Amino acid sequence: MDINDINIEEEVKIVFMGTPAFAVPILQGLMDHYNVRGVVTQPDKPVGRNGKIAEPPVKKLARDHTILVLQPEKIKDDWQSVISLKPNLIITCAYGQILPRELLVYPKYGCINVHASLLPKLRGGAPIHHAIIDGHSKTGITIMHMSPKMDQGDMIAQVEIPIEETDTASSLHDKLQVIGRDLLLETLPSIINGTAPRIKQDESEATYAFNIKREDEKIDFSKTKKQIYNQVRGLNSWPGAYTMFESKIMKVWECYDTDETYPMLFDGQITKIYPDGIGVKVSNGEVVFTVIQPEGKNKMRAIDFVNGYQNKETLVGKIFE
RNA sequence: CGCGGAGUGGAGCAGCUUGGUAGCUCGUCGGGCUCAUAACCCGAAGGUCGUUGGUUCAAAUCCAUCCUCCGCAA
Repeated sequence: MDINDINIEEEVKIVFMGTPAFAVPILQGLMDHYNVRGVVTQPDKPVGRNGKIAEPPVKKLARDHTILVLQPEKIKDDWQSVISLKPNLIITCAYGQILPRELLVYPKYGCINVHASLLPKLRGGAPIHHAIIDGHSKTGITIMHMSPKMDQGDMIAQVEIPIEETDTASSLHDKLQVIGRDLLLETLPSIINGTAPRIKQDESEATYAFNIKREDEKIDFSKTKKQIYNQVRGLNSWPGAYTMFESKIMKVWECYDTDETYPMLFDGQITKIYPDGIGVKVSNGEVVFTVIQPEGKNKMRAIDFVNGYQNKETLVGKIFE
């Protein structure tokens, strides 16, 4: 037995703070190996059409394992309830609220955050979406100490992965949540025994990935075909890119770009009907929508939409806007 | 009671206002033409029109009910 195996540290008592599906495997990993004393997540919120109240994915997992769940409306005002659990380590992952200083300084082993980007790039709430939308070729996971400002704390560990040409926000999300879990579990021992590094972020390199706004979802056909392709896959499978067709919302779930050019057409104008989709003129060429979703309808292949369209021969020349 | 759209053969839709033997564009299967094809021609299979009631001589169509799906808003 190695001397390092002798546990001279006090028992690690973790409070986990996280909310969406991304945080679920990370909480699961922690529960598998550590004593998680409590989980803090966002309050249940009305979701869906009938104002149904939905609980965050993290809450469901915690409940299934009968772990105490706290859902303060504002952690800024209600941090005492977290302190009362006497955590000596707080782990956050996509919690959704900024932690007050009182919490940051409380745990003996610190407040550690799992962030889905290569900090200092893409600080903020939507790093996965923006990694693709902004056309990055790589992204990753950063384990870091928390600071009072969003995603600015010292870094402890980082793992980089390439963004494939076919990756979507969804596929990247799934890859990163597993990597995030593994990297956290790998890194925790060094955090607990005090050997973890603290690497300052280079502020001059910082970029931001703010939450997706409605306007970020609308396709601007004066952009390039690559930008539009990245936007479509970067918003798939949530919340989706959209355009307007005949005064109704048309979501675009999948598309590809071609080498065709149509200098005589307007941006957003339908160029031709392909066997697998609808060609649309953009600033520097053409993209072909292959999977779309008209307002009020289910997701469908673009070609099915064409087949169901009355007077389909009139489609070419119509405009998305 | 947040606003709205929709459920019709395997897919996407029309028909419903003005009830009366179910249609379109595809797909599938068979046959033909062709060097060939995602092209073209001929033919076939496949639907108790979301549920349950009601009105009627007669309901996909009118009324009521319930279920499901989806867009917006939060």
